[in-house]
Amino acid sequence: MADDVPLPKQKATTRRDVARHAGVSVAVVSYTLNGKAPVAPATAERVRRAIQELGYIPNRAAVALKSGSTKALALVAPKASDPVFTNPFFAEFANEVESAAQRRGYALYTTSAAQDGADGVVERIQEFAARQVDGVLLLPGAKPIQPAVLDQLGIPWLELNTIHPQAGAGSVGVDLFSGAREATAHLIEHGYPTVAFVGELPPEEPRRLGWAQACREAGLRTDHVLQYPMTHQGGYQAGLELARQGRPRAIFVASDRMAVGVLRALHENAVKVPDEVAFVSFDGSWEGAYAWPSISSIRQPIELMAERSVARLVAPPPHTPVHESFHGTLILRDSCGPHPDSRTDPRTGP
Amino acid sequence: MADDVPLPKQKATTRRDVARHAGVSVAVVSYTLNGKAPVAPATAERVRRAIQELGYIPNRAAVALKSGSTKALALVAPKASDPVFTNPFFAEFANEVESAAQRRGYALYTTSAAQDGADGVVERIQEFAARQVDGVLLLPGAKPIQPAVLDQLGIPWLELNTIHPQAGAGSVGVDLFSGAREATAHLIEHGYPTVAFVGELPPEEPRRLGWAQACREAGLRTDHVLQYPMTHQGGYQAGLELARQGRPRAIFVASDRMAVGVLRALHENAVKVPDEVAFVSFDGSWEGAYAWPSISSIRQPIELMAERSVARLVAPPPHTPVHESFHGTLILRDSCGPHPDSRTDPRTGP
DNA sequence: TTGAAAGCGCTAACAT
DNA sequence: ATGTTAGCGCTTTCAA
Repeated sequence: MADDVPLPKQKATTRRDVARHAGVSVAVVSYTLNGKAPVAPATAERVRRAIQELGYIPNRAAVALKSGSTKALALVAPKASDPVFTNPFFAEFANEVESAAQRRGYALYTTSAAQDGADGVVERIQEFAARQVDGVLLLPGAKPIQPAVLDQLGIPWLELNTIHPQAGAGSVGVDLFSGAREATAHLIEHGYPTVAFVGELPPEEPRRLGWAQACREAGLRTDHVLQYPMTHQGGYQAGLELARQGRPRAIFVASDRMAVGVLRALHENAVKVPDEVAFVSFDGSWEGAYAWPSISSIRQPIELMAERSVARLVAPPPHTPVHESFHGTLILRDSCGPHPDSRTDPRTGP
Repeated sequence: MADDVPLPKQKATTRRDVARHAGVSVAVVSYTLNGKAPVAPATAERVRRAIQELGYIPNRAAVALKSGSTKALALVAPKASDPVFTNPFFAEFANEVESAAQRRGYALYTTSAAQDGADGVVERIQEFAARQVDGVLLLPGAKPIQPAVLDQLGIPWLELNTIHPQAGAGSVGVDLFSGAREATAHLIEHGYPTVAFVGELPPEEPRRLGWAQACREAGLRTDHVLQYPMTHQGGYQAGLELARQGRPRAIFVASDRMAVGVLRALHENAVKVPDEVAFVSFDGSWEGAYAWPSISSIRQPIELMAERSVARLVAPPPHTPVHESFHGTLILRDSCGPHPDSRTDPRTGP
């Protein structure tokens, strides 16, 4: 491995050592390091040299104890059947959150929490409260969060990628309604006479509302809903059903994850996409970019949302428990059918 | 948001408060909490009630300062062009590492580090050293790690998913040679007369060696190597080349990431898989399970490796800088061609 | 411009 | 079985 510090049992160098080495008091070392008080240039130089020579690294646990802040954030994701960080969309999110945090000098803990039972979200957050993190970011799981119980922990928190903004809960999310509506409207523009909805979402969920709205505006029926879990496997099941029966000409799929499963099932049953079934899905992760055919999707502005979440969390209190909504953009690829406009793939896509 | 602790400026309850509330000394509170000394049942009960009533959460920064250990680990990934946690294989790894850590009461920081320059690996590890983490897990980037400079930081570290075990560096990884050899041998069993290699890997890299070995054993040529970056895009380029010219009947692709890109390019050029080009790749992430056709691959025992890495890191010193190798298993799916044996997908697969 | 010292919340040796 | 207390490494007030 890689331990065996030169001398076994050797203690780490502390501020005292540096002070002694530089012939100053510990206060001066602090001053030079933090610039909270003027230090004579010559002195500062001596201190810096001492730090260099001794390989001194400040102990942030001590700073945390003194200041009450660790300059750390925690990202808590639900432990789903489909492991969440294994979902490219969430992985991207985590990635961007970490970057945003790092830019501000914050470190990021990541963890997954059971939906209920012993290792639940609250227990996990409590753990991070104990660790004196400065804020917690929550990826929503199956059951909605109780703002009151989280507030009790006395630590700022924010819900990421929220589906249902609640009173008392600060959150950041994409505008699901508009996104779904735009996706569906686009399908309708293609001239498809029916657009079904795929996803295990209740009627009042914004994506369903947006889909229904677009259908209604065009005079299409809004009763064709395929309810399956929001996973690869769920999408696969939906695709199987689609392959069997009087199928809609087009579908709006509530997530890229599902869409990939749908595609798979359709392929297995030799149903042509987009020739027999066309679709647009939601999220715009790279998962859809390399699928065959590539999947048109509403791209969530992940970087923006991550940036904003972190900014809110590290801002000085008071924080206001508002919901911030971001606009998703339609990325045209192949699954929705041939389109006169040019196709775009923002990242690297073929 | 979710701050506004009841009274503004209200300080968190400390061990003193609990002690006062329960009518005991702070030591007794510690004893009840940590069980390092006997406590009368009745007293313990009073203390526990006080903790309950006050909603007391121990301050781990203080514990860390006192004990020198934060019970935290850090996972450092290279900041690649292809964002690393966006790679399902690494995402799964991170996920399992976090689980293993959590099981032991350790928290996990995750971060990405630039390959060089200001925000490099060493700087990042230094940051975590300052944070008093108990160990660091490194996902290898382009440039090999210098064990000496990491050791200087005085913090245990381990390289995950290593390609080149080095002297002085503790590491954990899959047996790339055997895996590649098995994959290639399987292709050869299918009767394919040529098996090319796809991946930007030098001749002495174990996967290339394994592939070459299998070819040699069967009397096949070993000079057909397509060197492209180990990304989706790289795979796509390789696939384009494959589609153009005198193509091999089969290929071994060095990672699932690339394989997905290869598949895409082949589709675009109407090259049939596995009928015209068959392949097996490496990693066995879910990425290949829902591809069309699904991708046969050498599955890395991610959970096992994660578990082992964490176990090593949290074990009491001295640590030995050895390399531990784990065996990958061939997952038969569709990309290698019709096979008499049953096909398996360990997770959920269609 | 610099130094002395209190104290952040906790653990553990020592005393009772 | 319980209490007292020193001290972990740092910041910061106050005094020099």
